[in-house]
Amino acid sequence: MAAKSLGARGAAVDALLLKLRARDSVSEKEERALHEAVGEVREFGAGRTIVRSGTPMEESSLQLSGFSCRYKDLADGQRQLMELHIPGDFVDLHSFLLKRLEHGVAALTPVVFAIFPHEGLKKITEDHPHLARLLWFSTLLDAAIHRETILSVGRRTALARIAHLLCELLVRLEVVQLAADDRYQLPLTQADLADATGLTSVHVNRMLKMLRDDGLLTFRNGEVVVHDRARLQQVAEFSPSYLFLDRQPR
Amino acid sequence: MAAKSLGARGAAVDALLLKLRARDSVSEKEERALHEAVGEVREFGAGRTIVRSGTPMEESSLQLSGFSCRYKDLADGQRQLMELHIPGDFVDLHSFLLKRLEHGVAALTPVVFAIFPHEGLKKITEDHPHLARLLWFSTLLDAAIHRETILSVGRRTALARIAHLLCELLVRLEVVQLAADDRYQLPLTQADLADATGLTSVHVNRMLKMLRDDGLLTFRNGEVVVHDRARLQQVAEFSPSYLFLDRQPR
DNA sequence: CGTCTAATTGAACGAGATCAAGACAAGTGG
DNA sequence: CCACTTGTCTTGATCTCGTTCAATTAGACG
Repeated sequence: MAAKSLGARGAAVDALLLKLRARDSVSEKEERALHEAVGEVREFGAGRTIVRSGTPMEESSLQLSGFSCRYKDLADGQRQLMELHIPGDFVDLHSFLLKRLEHGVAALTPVVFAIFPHEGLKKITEDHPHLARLLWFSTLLDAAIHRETILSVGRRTALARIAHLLCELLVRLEVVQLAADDRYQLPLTQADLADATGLTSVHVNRMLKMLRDDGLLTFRNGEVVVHDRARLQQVAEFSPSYLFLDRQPR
Repeated sequence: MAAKSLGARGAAVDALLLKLRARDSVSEKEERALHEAVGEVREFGAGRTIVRSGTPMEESSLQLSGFSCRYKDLADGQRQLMELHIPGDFVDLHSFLLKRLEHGVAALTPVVFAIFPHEGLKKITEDHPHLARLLWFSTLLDAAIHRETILSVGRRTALARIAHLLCELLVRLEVVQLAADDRYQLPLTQADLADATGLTSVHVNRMLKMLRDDGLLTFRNGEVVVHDRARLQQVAEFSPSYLFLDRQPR
């Protein structure tokens, strides 16, 4: 009931291409191979589960719009988000070789995905080694983002964690042209941010107030407006180097 | 000064093969291709830096013995380990496509590595797609371990974090035959464990005492002895499913 | 208008940090 | 052989950042 077919197949890989072309060149032949690997397009409502932990998988989902997340829950109900996903992200490409995921994927807002059957991805690893390396690269980017998250939840203060997350989203959204002029739509709740940062929603609220009162950023009505990017990055100890935004042969 | 050549090239890929064959079959042809991709063998003393963050890289290191880690530091000197590495781990395979690492790699004990020039790895992606997928898989395993670490530092209590880390190491070391009978050598300091779990060494000490007093495990003189594996896993909320220990075609 | 859900703020609490001191083992140099 | 490091482990006392509990406000929506 969550799935529905759309007529969006033509533009399906656009955001992915923006993401990949920020890191390397993608030939027209490779672009065509990607297009051919797309199966159907699916929509999910906010809050829906997209992938359930442990389920055997035979396809992967490229996010076209909205916000989703990887998450794990503890027995006492506490939730931790592993990664926030934006358009252009292959939210479960890891399952191509893992064959299942050890975490859930959920829609935080309404989302649309283009589905890639693993069969077609396997063919890419055989016929298009460079494109295959780019897909591999995108999973390595996930890992690099994971590592920065480990640093955040392990050692950064609550204030720096929030600031860092919002800095990261600004940069990642700029790459796929969903952020400009130091602002972007982020239709998440403070509880979502809490789950992403390992804090409580109460404390997230206080930290957002501090950032607001200090003139660094405003987060209201699902929009983030960064008022002082330099100072925000300083508070967060944010440097975009872990996002590997340099074009070079991979 | 940290590098030295050894005569260990013959057995260089043994631990890696144990690790891979726990997840899929590896043909003799693929085994040969791996052997051929090995360059020299290098040794590092305890505490040495193996990879410095940001340095352009043209080779990757397969760990043959000892313990190393990926780490990042904050400006105030706090350190967070992203992952502990054991024999059979490709500690910086991510640099094959990232071209540099955004974190450091350091030896926690004396370590030995087999060096794989990226040129040879690239050739594997072109001539041995299945073997390439296995190498890709091993980086996805790193990502899965990262995600479990995010859950640990984000939401688990101090006691559960320590318990979980020691559970994980037990299982990973069993795979490469460096643990048996619920015990293994772990020549790290309590400060190392603190950096790995996002705690202070003082608190690690207290948690280890609790685990000891509760009869769950002993960590002394660089050896971990698990006395009650079932109960330890329960305290940690540990399940090995995120280590993907099932053999199947990848 | 009532009924949600999300945001906000205050007050008390607690897990883990910080500060400090001592114990113990392994060198190391005289 | 012994004084003297040096690093690691251990334990106690105090402090603090973030949690927990609780109450209020503000919107959105039927």
